[in-house]
Amino acid sequence: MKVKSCLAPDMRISELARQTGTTPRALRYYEEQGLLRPDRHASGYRHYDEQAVRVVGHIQLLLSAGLGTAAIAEILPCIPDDRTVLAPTCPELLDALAEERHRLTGSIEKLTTARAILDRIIQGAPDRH
DNA sequence: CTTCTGACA
DNA sequence: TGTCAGAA
Repeated sequence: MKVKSCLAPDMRISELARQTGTTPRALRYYEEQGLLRPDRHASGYRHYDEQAVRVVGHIQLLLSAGLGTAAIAEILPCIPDDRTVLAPTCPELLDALAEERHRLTGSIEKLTTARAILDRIIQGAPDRH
């Protein structure tokens, strides 16, 4: 039995943008990247359902974690759109996250090295008495 | 009034 | 990503 019948079925792009703290521009962009597939009405307007709010939330979370739209497009289908929290539900998702984590580890190492170099230069600056 | 697409002094 | 144009 469905206990999901809420009152907020379909909304237009500006509404979804408001509810997700983004802009219509970004939502159209997500769609271009294959992250969203809203249905169209005769008017040509995009229509989103409540689930879209969570999906967009997942997209934003993944984006802020550093994943690219391409990666997100691949793993998004692994996530049941009715999930409130994002958890690894399939091997593909886990792999993508592990990969991104690995990339971050590499970036952190480079940044740490860069900072160490700057520290040495700063320390070695002239007239330091 | 709102959204759509395409484009970028 | 913002923003503007021209159309619906």
